[in-house]
Amino acid sequence: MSQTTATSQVRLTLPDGSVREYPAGVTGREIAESIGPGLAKAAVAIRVDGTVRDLMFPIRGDAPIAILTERDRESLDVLRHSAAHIMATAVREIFPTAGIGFGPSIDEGFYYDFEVPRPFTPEDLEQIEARMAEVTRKDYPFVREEVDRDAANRRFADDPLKLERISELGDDEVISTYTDGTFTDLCRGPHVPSTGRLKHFKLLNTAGAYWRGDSRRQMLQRIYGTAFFKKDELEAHLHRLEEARRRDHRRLGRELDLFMFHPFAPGAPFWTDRGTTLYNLLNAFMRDLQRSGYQEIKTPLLYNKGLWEISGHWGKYKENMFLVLDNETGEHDSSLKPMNCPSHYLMYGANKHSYRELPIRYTTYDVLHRNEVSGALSGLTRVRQFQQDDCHIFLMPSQIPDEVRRLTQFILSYYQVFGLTATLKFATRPEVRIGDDAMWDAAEGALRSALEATGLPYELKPGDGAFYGPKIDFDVADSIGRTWQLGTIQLDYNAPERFDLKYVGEDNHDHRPVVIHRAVNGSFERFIAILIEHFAGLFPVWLAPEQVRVLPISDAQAAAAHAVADRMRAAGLRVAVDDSHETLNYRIRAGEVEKVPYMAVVGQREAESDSLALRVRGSGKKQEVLTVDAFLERVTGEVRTRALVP
RNA sequence: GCCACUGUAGCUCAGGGGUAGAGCUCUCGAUUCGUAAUCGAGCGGUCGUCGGUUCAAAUCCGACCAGUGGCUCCA
Repeated sequence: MSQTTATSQVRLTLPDGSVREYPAGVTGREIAESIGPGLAKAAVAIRVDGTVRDLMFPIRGDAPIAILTERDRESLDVLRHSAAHIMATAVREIFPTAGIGFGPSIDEGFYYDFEVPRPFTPEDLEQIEARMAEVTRKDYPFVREEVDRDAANRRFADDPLKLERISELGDDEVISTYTDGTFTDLCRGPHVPSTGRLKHFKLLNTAGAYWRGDSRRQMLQRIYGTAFFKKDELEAHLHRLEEARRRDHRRLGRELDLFMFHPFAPGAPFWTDRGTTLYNLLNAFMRDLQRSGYQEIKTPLLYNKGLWEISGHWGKYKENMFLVLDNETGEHDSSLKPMNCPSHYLMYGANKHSYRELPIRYTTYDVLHRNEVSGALSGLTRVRQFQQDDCHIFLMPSQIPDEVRRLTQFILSYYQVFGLTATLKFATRPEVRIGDDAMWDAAEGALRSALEATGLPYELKPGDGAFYGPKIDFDVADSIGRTWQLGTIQLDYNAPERFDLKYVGEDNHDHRPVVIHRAVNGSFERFIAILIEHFAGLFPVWLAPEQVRVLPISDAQAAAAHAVADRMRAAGLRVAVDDSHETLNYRIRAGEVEKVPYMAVVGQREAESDSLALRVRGSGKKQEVLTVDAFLERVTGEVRTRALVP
């Protein structure tokens, strides 16, 4: 901020382009009040020259400004950061010796890390939440002070975490503190004007968290919470959390009898008949899409370490590999493969290739093993054994734009089949990288032009690429708005060097191909988890392990029901007959609970007219009677087109 | 891996220093039913594993195993 005298004026440009003059040092609150009492009341913070500040911040130079109200997303971050402070205020009142770590706002709320002698209990959380409500009732102002280093050190003398943070601040950085009521924190801000602005909040859970995220440092106790300006927004958020719990694939996987886990094989799913059906359907679909232009190959699961030394895994990835003892050497000098790429390079390298053959696309569904640390395992989303829909493409640099365009369209159209929408992330050269700038210019240029050819918006992530090349990541949003990173297209200039891969060019000389790593599902395991939660277990008929359940009304129609089921099977449908000695209501309920898409009820009337009474999953009493042939035509059509029904 | 929490019948869960409970599932019997749970009976558990304390442990303590939440979105 430029040096100004108290009497000088600042020229501030409002969002509508108008310019207003104020005395230097004017605050956001004063500006809002000068514009109107309504705005003064609604104001949460102010954006000055692109930076969000609180309403007490003195403005000492000309700048574009915008008063932020509850309608601005930045305001929510400010509110949540303040909520974190209010939580710390409550914690300090209840546990006066608690050390104070970091307390930022995050995408869906906020957290604060505390150093306390014992972890927080659920009862503590209730007490803290109640105390927070008191703090908001008292409506303490958030008071900002700027202090020098010595004053800061004195002020936080009893809090080693804060002292460590102060010591890291550069000499040119302003050290500020914020006080609300009984609590003062080292903080950059900004904050809402007073604690009373926080009205709708909820503490959610506690967890251990390393100080500075470093597993060698002490474990702090983190409390997560969330906050909103409006009550209905908080309720909607809590409802979404509940909905996510309801859809949890671990729960649905058991209820729908798809897979299980056993302590003897942690992180490795057991697939039931139904789960295997689903798995195989997805695999068959992917095979179908890759029928032409791809070469499906299978490579060994177990390799001598020599391969991993060439690939670099032995140095950088050994901790994640399952090593295998060689009985002859007595050494753990081989490993189950954690990735397919090196074995694909061996296959490529085993033959001489002409430029006329390129691109060569190897695809593999082999089983991979990665020794994830025990604490990282979670249902199907983080496992130790899985299969990818892996593909490695060997091509000439000149072929990159076409190939990337093809792949991008392929991946997007694949997600569309499931009703998933993707956003693209373009990750460019990281600081630590191999290859010269010309190579990176070419690679990034090729990727970018391919991206723009799709006409889709994409997000730029500078510096987020792999060390061996830039990449496109596909973030997919499911039906309740959560995003998952699924597909990836990565250019790799390093592997061909390490494995000395070549092709013979038009000039009859050897050249280096480029490798593209491509995955669409990521892993089948994780993709199935996402599909289960996306569909809440209500799979479209083409994916449902059991597509139709035939219910005879009484024993008298059992034979007719089996005959109908046989015709359905002959038409390629997956069918079961429930002729158990239970009431029809009981069997209907069972079918609904098990989320079978179609139930075909066969009574006397239907048996005599070669028809069935169709009950569509989820539509209750609205049934329709149609002939068996009409049913087969309709449902086989839905399966063939992979329709998202019922 | 680290921290916290959890582990009781196939599932969901109650109980809690003195010989283990419910509902559903399952089995059997009766019922033969027109769109979300028919009635009755029965089977089913070394209370995650191992060790310790105690006259006595599912219950208290410890270790281990597994699961769950989390482990920088930087004052």
